Amino acid sequence: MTIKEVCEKYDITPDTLRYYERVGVIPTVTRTAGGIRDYQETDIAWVENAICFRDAGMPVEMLIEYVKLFQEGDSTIDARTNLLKEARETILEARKKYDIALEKLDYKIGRYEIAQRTGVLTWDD
Amino acid sequence: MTIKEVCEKYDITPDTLRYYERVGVIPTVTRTAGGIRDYQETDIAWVENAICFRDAGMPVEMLIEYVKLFQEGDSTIDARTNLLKEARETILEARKKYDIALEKLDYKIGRYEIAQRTGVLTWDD
DNA sequence: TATTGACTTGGAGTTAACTCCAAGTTGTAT
DNA sequence: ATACAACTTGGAGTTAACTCCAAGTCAATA
Repeated sequence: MTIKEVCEKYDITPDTLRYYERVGVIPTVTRTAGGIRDYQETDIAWVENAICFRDAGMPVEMLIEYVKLFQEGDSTIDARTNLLKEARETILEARKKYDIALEKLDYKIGRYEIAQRTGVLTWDD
Repeated sequence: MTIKEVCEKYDITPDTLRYYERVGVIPTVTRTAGGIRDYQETDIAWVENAICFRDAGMPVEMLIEYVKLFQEGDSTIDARTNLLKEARETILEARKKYDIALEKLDYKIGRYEIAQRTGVLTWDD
């Protein structure tokens, strides 16, 4: 799969994909004889994971660390598990904040809808 | 309430609070005769909202827009309601991504825990 | 009332995560 | 075989959201 195809599949730019590879968010991608990126199943799985975790606000630094540990082999399984568990906690906490914001938004939207019907506003934020 | 007290209450720096005020994420804060910030109930409500929505990934630009509309008065109620509804959709979508990442993480953590017990790894990402 | 620490402003600097660019290479369609 | 679009790399530039700084002001205390 060419870089363009992967970009279309995941709605991402080639620059971002190359950047991810350059800094180590994903391991080095398979190349053709001429040196052009030719994404294999495994490469694509790494891309998909990277995008998924970035979308959940996981910092690039953390993804780089995971790839680094992965490449060091089986001796880093504990470290990798810990890293994933830490990421899990961080994402859970962030999601809690999203829930709180949603509650606040729903409350405000509700107030505005009452104001629109009655023509009376009764608050100051 | 002094800037320091507000900072402690919300675990945020004075620089961030002053920045929010400067760019319009919150309206101008009440001052003492000497020009020092003295946060009132309303000021604090704005701060709390700003932090809450920023924590949910809402861009500063959007908060500025809301404050601007608010200050323009009752004629912007529709616009404000629309802005809040748009924010709601954005946050809902972002939260969906967090859920997907959590699923992926749980799956990976589960695999690692099996590997730790059996000593066998059977995948490549 | 003098010192000391916290506050003020406007503006410059930093950080994370891209995003763009120039100069050169590859590969496909005439 | 030649054009020409798409690819390559290393490095520079951009953007959002802070974060820091300098020079000056305010206020509580000895």
